[in-house]
Amino acid sequence: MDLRKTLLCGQCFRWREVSPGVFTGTAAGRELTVTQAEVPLLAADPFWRNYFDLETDYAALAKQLAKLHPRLREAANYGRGIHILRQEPWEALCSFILSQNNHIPRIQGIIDRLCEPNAWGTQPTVPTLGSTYGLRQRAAQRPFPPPEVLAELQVEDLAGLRCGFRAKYVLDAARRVADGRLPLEELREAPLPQARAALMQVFGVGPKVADCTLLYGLHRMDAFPVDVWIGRAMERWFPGVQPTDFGAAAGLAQQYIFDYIRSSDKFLTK
DNA sequence: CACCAGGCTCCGA
DNA sequence: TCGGAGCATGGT
Repeated sequence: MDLRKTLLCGQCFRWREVSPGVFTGTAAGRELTVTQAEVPLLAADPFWRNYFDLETDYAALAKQLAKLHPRLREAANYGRGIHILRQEPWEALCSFILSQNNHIPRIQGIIDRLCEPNAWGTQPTVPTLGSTYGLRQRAAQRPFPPPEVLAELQVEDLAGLRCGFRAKYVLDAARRVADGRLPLEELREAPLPQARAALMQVFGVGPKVADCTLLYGLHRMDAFPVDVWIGRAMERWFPGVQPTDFGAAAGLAQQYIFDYIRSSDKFLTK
């Protein structure tokens, strides 16, 4: 696993490179500071081993994708080392709602403000962490606010976020998750089309945000967000390749392709 | 000053 | 079903 690529490729918004090679971030109420050299320590810790998806054979998935098209092989090579994190579903949904028509630095800023201590009465969720396996971790000082907390707020309360028109979307999502109309955990098992449709019930959630939530929040590796923003250009850039060809590696393909496109002088211009 | 950002809703063909 | 404007905000 390549720590920098994995944490900064745009699949999550709460990790920073605080100094060269040193990454600090938060997941599920835990805060961690880690370097590439310390990745083996992550494998010893049950929580982080799961979060970084260290038990999945990404090389095998990449090899499978590489066979589909030369350009995809190039993209997979470029993205080698990226793991799809197992983020919390609610945080992922909320994050990708905030990501729409927005760019990464500003998304990070909005999410920072959303998680500010005591902004909505949020508190560290893991008071003690027990064994740390030599890892520099502690309870998160700025945990992600749970849906139950946000569900009680009004759009005016979110004015400080400066997230614009997205505020009403976040609140609708929070209320639906909090009152059970949107049972996120159940979407792990649901057939992909149903899971997508369930997410798109939320005001402000379209196909792209829905698929990103499925992939990054529920680790549905069969979800394929790239289908949305490449759309019909699939045939143009990856002739002969159908979205169904990606199979269980669809999500990974999306991440590879996105990163590759972003790096390669935007060869997929509209 | 335009133009755009890991889109979506709404509206009018 | 499809296309295009508008959307809040901030960076370039």
